[in-house]
Amino acid sequence: MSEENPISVAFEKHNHDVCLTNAMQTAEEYCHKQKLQLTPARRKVLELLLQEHRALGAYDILDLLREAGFNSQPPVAYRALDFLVENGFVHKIERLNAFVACALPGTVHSPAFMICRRCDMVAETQSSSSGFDLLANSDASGFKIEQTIIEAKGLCQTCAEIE
Amino acid sequence: MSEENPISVAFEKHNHDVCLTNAMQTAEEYCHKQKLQLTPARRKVLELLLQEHRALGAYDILDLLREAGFNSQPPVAYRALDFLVENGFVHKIERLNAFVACALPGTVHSPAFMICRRCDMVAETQSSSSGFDLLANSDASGFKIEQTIIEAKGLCQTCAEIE
DNA sequence: ACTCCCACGTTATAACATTACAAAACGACG
DNA sequence: CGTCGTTTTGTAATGTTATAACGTGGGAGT
Repeated sequence: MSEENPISVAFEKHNHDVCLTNAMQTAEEYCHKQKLQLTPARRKVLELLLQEHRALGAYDILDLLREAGFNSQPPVAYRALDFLVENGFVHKIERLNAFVACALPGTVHSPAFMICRRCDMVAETQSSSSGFDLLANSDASGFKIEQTIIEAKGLCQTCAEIE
Repeated sequence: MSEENPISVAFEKHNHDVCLTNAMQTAEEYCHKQKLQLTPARRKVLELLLQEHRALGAYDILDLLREAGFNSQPPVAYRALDFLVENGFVHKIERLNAFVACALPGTVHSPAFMICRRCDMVAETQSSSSGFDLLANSDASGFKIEQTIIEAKGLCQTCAEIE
């Protein structure tokens, strides 16, 4: 998205290496079970995203892939991202046209995101009952919901203190 | 968004002329009160969007403006859309990178959308309690929500019957 | 070995959006 | 009525995000 590196602290402190290792392992296992191929490019993209709690644009990822010696055409990044999104390892943040690693990989869930407008940090939470509200509405008009995205824009605590 | 014209029926039947006239009048009055200028281009874009219950891409709108004798550079459409979105007459559907006329202009509200993936129809509802759920979450982590978008993708009744 | 499927390589282009700067229109107020 | 500041528009150029299309190669099953 941008060249400058915004403040990159997670909303809540945690051991990032563990976080990354766990997520990668979950992905490995899931792919193995489902006979999906976690190819080098796909793996690398997931790693890159796991290293941040920020959303990265496809072209940011593409740059990072290039630095890592991968091929550099847009479809390379988009194909990997499509795979990761389809299989629930990564979510797309529509507001930002950017991508973020899933905080709860391997589980069926309906995520909601809080996006800091200042530092681009993205926190994932469960939307829980939010979905049900909409579902109720949908029944009335006969609309069949297949997927819901919920994205809240605002200021994370750190940035709120700075402003 | 596309050249071909998808099925264009609203989720619920209603008198579209009345719907359009009312909305335009509301916009007029609101702008007058707020000393905002509802200039020809802005007015035309709002009219175009009100004629559909579908989301239109900025370049679709641009084409329609051109047909109506307006100037044709992208900023013309984007400026009008920015104005209309800022003042709550139009919402942006992030999933589609497209715009739809507000169903409840002039009222402060936090909308949720149901988007038919087959015909691109967009129905606006109130998100009501959905927002509060997120708000609760947000308090815990200190995140201050400023705006929330909720977009559900699925099939409208008409399209569900066809498939 | 054949073939089918999946992933990848590569070129090109489509679709969406903004920057930048100049000119014109509008309104407030002396 | 001027003229100053603000808002809106004209216009060219460019930036950013995403996909189409078509060909190549590699592994699994028969």
